[in-house]
Amino acid sequence: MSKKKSDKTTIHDIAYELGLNASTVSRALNNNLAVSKKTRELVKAKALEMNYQPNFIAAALRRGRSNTLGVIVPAIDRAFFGRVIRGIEEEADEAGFRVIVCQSFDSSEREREMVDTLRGLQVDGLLISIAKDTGDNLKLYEKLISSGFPIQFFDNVPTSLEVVPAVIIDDRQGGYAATKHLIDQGYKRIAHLRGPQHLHIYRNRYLGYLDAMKEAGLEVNDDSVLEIVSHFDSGEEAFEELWKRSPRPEAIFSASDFSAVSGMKAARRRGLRVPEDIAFMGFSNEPFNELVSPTLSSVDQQPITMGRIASRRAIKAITSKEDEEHPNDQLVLMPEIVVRESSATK
Amino acid sequence: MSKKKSDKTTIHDIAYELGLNASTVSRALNNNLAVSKKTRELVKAKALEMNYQPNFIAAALRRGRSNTLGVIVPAIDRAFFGRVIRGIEEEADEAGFRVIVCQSFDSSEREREMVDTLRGLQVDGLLISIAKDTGDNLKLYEKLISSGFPIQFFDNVPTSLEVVPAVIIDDRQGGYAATKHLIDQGYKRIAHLRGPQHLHIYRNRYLGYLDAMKEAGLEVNDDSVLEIVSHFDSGEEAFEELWKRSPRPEAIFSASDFSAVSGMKAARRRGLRVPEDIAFMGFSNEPFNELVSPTLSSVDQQPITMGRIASRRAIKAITSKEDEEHPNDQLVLMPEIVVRESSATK
DNA sequence: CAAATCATCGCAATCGGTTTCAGGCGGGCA
DNA sequence: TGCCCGCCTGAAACCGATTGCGATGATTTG
Repeated sequence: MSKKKSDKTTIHDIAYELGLNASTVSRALNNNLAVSKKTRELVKAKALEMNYQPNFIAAALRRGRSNTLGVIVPAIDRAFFGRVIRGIEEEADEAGFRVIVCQSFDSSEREREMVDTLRGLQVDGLLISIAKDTGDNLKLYEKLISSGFPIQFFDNVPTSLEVVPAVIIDDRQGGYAATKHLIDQGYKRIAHLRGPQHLHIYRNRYLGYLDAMKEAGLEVNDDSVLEIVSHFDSGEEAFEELWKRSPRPEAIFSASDFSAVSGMKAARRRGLRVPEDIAFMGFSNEPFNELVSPTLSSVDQQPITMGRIASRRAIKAITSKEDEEHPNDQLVLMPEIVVRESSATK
Repeated sequence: MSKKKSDKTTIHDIAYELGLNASTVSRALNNNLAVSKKTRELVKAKALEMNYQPNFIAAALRRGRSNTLGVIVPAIDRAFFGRVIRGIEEEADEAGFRVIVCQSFDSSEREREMVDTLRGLQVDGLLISIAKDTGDNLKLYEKLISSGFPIQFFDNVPTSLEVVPAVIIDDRQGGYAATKHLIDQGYKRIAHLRGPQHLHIYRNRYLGYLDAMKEAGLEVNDDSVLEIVSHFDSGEEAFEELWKRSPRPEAIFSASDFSAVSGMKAARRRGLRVPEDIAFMGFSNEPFNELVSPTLSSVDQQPITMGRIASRRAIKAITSKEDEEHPNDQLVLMPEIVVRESSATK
């Protein structure tokens, strides 16, 4: 019979069934005290019976609030972002917010499209870790920020702009702590595999390395540092290159876990023992660090905390709106080193 | 001056500026041939000038189509799902569909909430890999399917139901191929670390193992098989347990890469050489398989292909609607083994 | 007993586009 | 000249929920 347009039931349908008006139904479902308790329960029961599903986008359209957060990350299959997103969702959940996640695939072009898409979807706020090549199309973000749109950057944030609301970790401190740890373990000739220096996260890790070396009065010369480009194989090549130099390093601090692991592989292929002959320290605390052997020491970036905080700040900006300007402050998290077999001498 | 309510510009605003009607503007922006070329260009220019951003949800509300796909996975920080999602997005992009991703965290309760949320957001279709403990609340899905709502399951799909539209891989074939590979390499005493048998994916991998062993006339007894529960450490314990038995295995096929890796670790701690003394084969082809040493052979589940196909099928179901029933067919992908150091004798 | 106060609920506008229907206008053709 | 037709645009309904305002009847107050 009614197999035809079973379609969705709306508040009008249930209003009709009950001889009420849609507005009353709406109020009842929202627990509005202006409608009698009896009616409220009646409506709710009927809604359940008719398998009513509220149409969020209709409500969002009317209210101008969707209770939704948009998130843009370079790629969700990177462990770090996966965990950040988990943090974001946890916090959003508690506040009754939904989360939509998009990937920029590290393309600023696509990143812009995603911003438009999400805004078109009427998200109430945006959480973004910008693409690696996003360097110039920041006008978009300037506009958004100055228009008062709630936006929070995290991890990789625009630096060429004035201060933007963001939560980041102190990469320099991370680089410092990692190097300091190696020094404390007794290593003196410590090499650094650094990432592309136009990305401030890698630059800061490098600076932290320099800080620690200088503080300990250890020498750093051109032979101590090597720049790597891609993630995977380059660690092996980098190790071979470093090994050719003299004096040979006793420890290697890599700005990436990936190259640290492949570096270790190259070292072991040469019959070296880790950490007795050479120690390794990575950065990011990837999950696989516990799977490789020896397990790899690293610097944890507190992704879940980062997500939670960014989320909380965005939600606060949304719900408090209209107050005086929200300060474009940056929150800086402190990374924590995680010591494992690859660098533990005792 | 106008710093007050800069708010969003709507088609009404741009219609007003041009002395036109909103309906004309709408048509122009949609490239409707019914409006003259001149007007179309005029409108588009003005829209650009006024920085117009279409309100997708308003359009979706009116059309009943949001051009959006909802995806629910247990956790996006699992490499496999990350890649599936990538496939889904690629395909959706090409068809002009958006994708929003939610996580069930392997809770069927939360999974249900996500379904409601996404439907409230008016997604046009749903792609789901069900939570591990989703076993009984399938009524929801039965309803959805029979109501004609486009839905596609992938990877972990409900089995207690009749046939549901899904794209899965042939785990049994995967288990078979993996075991066959070890046999072809010359190993005879092959043990299997199997996963929880109430999950059909693990059950099928086990059956595939049996198939290959039987086909080759190799013996399988209670000592050949061990069941593991959690991912990480259990591989080491499992290996030790297997090693106590006699005869000792020459090769181990694990239903999970995680336990394979930790199993290898335990083997090497005992001074065994891999694959000379004992070979290892995992399942899922996790990215870290290339990072560990020796690199781990595994079975690739074709996540990107799976995502693309599921996406394409969902979109097809959406756009073709109204036709005769869409068959609830299952598409079965063939896994591919990836041979690496841990099992390559030659 | 009349006036005022509540408690409940309906009416209608609204959010921003989309779409149906109708109509104005100019040109072609008989 | 008259009629038909096609091109282009406007008016208005509509999608589903929210909400300000007003109406109703009941209850309380003076």
